[in-house]
Amino acid sequence: MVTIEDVAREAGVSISTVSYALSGKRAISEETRRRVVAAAERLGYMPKAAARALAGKRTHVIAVTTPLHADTDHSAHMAFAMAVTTAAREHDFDTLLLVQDDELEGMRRTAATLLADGIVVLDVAADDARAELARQLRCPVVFVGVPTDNEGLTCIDLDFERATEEAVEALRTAGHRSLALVSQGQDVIDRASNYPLRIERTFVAAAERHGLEARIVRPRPDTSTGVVEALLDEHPDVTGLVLSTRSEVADAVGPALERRGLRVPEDMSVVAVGMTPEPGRQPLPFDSFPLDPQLTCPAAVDLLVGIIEGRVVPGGVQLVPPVHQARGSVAPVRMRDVR
Amino acid sequence: MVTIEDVAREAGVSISTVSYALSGKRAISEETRRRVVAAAERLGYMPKAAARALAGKRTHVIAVTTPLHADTDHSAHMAFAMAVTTAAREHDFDTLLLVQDDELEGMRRTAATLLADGIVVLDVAADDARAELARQLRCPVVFVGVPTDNEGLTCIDLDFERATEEAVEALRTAGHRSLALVSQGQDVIDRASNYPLRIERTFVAAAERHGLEARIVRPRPDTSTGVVEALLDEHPDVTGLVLSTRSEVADAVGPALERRGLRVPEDMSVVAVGMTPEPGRQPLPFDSFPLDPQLTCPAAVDLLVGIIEGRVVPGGVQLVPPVHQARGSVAPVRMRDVR
DNA sequence: AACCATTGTCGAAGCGCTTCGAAAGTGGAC
DNA sequence: GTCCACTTTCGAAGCGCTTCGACAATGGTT
Repeated sequence: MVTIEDVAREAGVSISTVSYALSGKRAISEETRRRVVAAAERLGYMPKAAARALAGKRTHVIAVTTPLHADTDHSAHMAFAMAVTTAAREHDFDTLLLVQDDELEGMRRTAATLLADGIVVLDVAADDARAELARQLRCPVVFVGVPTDNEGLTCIDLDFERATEEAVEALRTAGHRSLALVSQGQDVIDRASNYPLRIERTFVAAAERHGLEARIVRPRPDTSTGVVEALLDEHPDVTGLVLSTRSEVADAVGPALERRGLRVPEDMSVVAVGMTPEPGRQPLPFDSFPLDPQLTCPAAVDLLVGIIEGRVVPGGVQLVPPVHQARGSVAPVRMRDVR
Repeated sequence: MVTIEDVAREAGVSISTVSYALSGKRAISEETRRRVVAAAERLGYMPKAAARALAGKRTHVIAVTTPLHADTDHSAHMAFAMAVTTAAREHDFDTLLLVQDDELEGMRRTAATLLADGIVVLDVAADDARAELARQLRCPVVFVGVPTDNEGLTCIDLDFERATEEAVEALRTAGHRSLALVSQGQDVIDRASNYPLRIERTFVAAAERHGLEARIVRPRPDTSTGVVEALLDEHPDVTGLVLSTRSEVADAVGPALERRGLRVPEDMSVVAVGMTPEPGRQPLPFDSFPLDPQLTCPAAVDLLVGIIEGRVVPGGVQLVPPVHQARGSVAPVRMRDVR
């Protein structure tokens, strides 16, 4: 195991010179620096994480907590965790994974043992217990998502309100007057991330503001296709669909429409809002304002690292503007046979 | 920040006594131990990870590497990573997440900087570059999956051969004579985990051994339902289906059968092999020999921790016997109208 | 009474690195 | 030649913990 001392000897300089040459924290003559770097490479030197952390008071590790409910989709979780991990590497940080019942205790342990320099909180619920904990911990924490009580927290999230408004606006502009939002199941609304509720509220408000008809349906946890069928049965006049739901339900929309001879976009315009694309699956064939991990996670990590390094003042909610992905699923409304 | 020294002072003993009392590595009188524990609790003491690692030469962290191909299902990855993380916690280890292009460099870095005490390798490909790397690293590594060249490696995996044989046997016993395996797409076969190929080979061999007719279909990457339709068109005599495929394709099997009036299990018996259940989604309504992370990951972590602690000798491939989950999708063959 | 083994505790030496203060060297201004 | 400011390098003090060897106290043997 090659240590800094070996490098110092090899380069014919002192230990501290090696440290400064490699970290660049003090001026070292160009020639010496080169000798040190060469020696380090020759020996394959890499500073031991533990020693570096102990002396430097920085572990270069961030923790990620993501509670994995039985009824949430792991695919999205992984996409977020991955995005954070990848972003962290850009800053030369590694990522510790905190999951399940370990969320709270894990955060506490991580902070107390100085295992990590900071924590990224994923899959934030409206009344997330981690919010209160984060306030107590003397450890930088960034939330990807916005808990209801976010006083004193640092949060970053997609601007769901704006995404929803733009979705409604797109449909309205195309002449649609009767819209429906396919939302999440009651269980998710109750417990999980609070954005589905934010979307619902914004949807209703935006529709009302423009004098549009708007209804909301929530699929039951166990059914997927049923909800769309039921909606179309009950309200055959709907010509614009906003989707903010589980991917299974979204997947079922196309077939359900097809089954009753409705084409997209000729007979039905569809826009998805806040849905996370799933790598490895077909992307939804609909216009979308996706909740892409790439939108929030790298920014969250930047923030966290900034706080860790003292460059950034913690606190505040930051909303990322939505990105519109056109897929040709919105078209001007036109008459159609209602059956 | 409370240190061991604070605890020592509070308990009125020396630093080393605190260390021994808390670790139990040397005999400490019951009374002293109690005093130390009380003091530690009173102060909320937790040993700093870095100091512990530096002095103790053990970080209590394991790394998990899982390459995330664009075309693989993240859900399964997350399930495995989670299973490892949870199992690691049982041993008082935390988990570092290594992903993407960082797989190899990450492993190297982790080993060289002693960031982690060991590494769990997930989603193992047949010719996995991490195999060679693992042999070079002076760091305990356990593979969940079996690379073709596994010389000198420690591997653990589901016994796919046996699972496949049992699946075929179940169908054969029920009188089925014409079977089909719905396998993975060519791309997955080529590149990803090698088990789909192992399943295909075993399927053919087992069928041959019993004089059964056997065919294999591989869905194209972009189509899901098509493959089953095509199969049934071409071979209407098939009465037993073995599924070892993407979940989308598996999901499409039921509807496809339904569409041609075939009921499970009356008209078609179905068994899934090596498919990972996805939390949050409906489980497949078929008899199954699942590739459950719970089958392999906890065992892999046990192994790894054993190696780290010197209790276990590394090396060898360990196959976990499959577990049969009955869901009533296998029934005796019977005549049916072929259309 | 002298001896030994056992038990419980302590002191101190590191683990490998960062960082502070100081020393040594250099060159220009006076 | 002296002084100062600057650059470059070094030595040493920790960071908070584990662990080894030593020491003191105890009690049983001879």
